[in-house]
Amino acid sequence: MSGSKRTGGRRGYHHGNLTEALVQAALDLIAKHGPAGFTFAEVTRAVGVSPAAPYRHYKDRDALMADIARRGFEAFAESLSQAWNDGQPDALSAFKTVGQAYLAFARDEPAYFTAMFETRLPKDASRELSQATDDAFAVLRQACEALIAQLPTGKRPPALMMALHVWSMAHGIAALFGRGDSSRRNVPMSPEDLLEANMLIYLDGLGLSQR
Amino acid sequence: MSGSKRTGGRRGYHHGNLTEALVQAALDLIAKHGPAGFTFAEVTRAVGVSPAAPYRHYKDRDALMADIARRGFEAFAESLSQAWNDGQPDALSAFKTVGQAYLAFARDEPAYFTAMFETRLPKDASRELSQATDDAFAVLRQACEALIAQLPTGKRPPALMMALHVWSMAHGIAALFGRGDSSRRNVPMSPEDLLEANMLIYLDGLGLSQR
DNA sequence: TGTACATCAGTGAACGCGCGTTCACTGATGTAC
DNA sequence: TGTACATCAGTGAACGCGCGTTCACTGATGTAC
Repeated sequence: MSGSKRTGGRRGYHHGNLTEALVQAALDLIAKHGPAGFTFAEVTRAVGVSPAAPYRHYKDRDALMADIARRGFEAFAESLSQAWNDGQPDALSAFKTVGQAYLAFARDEPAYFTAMFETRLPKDASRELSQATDDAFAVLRQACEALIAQLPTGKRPPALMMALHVWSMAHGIAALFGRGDSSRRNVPMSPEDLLEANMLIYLDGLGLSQR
Repeated sequence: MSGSKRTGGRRGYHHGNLTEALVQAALDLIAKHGPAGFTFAEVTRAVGVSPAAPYRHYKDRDALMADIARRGFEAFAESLSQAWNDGQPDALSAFKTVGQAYLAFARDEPAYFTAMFETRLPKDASRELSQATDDAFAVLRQACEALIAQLPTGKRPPALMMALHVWSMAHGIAALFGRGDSSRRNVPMSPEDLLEANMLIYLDGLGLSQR
């Protein structure tokens, strides 16, 4: 996963990094034609490899799809985690940065976003996929807990509920208005501004006034 | 569209209501296999008609898809509108009912929901489709305006922004936790409770305290 | 009411195509000694 | 350093299949007189 990338041009009989190449080609095709917009055969052609080659790496198309979703959630979790940055410089601004990171991911990686949220994978598709999903959610929950800690004991909402709310708000805006592809809906506000205002009103409602 | 339904069993040479039957069969298949989970040929088989038959009604698969999305948005708008019920008995409770209706639609009509929000249709797919989408959004906006009117003049948020927030919150919860199909994520709260709490906190933040 | 005719909606056979998958194979790479 | 061998990753030809689409057709329905 790290350091094994062979950035070479010419290839001989062996490709050297077929797995990565297949994933990349699939992502390109998803970005162009939507969630279901690629075939196994198309991907091999894009990579310039024989149609039988991918079977050394994936059982079938679904296995490739699940791997893509897993990679997406891992990148997503990593991205949110960096944005949170251990709550530095302070919980509230780190929290906002996490929201922006959510939107940035939807905009910059629409193919991953689609693969993660709009493909039906068997629930138990893979242990790693569930793990990666949980990791991403854990960042949101952690950020919520830090904010909750600023409230007086009697006025604290359940962290799980708040985290689900935050996830829904960010996800709703990202899904409806914040995609970096053709399925984006146009409204006269940036998704970033829309989300920031939404979060501020919500936090206000919780008593986390930032005046 | 209304009254022309021929609820008959046996059919002769002519089907009598092929358009409706094709739409229904496609919805069933979408519910089973996801957004892209049906083929034109499969639909004709489900309906029990020759593979050439649909061409009398739809140019191609995309045209059928767009028609389904249009019907979905029309049903959705209708459903939200009934829930709003002209703000009766009072704006706040009618507003909550609209939220529940949003979730109910996602749960009860996952196939429509998928067709409406997760298929890439050319932006200008059809005039009727855009119209139906706008109609659905108009209900949300109307409900927001009624609530805003209860606030003192100086503290009123822009209705458009509030409507977009409400849409996002309802949509985020519906998309992540509220689908009536296999793509639903499990959490220890009902989508309804989750949305109600979210809306209450948000309205509180706006100063619409309901104590 | 009866007949002739036009229109319409569905037929069924046919087609070319690309897909997923298999198979025995082969070139490249790594390793033991 | 050199050689023999095992393992691995990709080949390319082949297959059966279902799909989308076309076409001349035909049975049913509606209408004029």
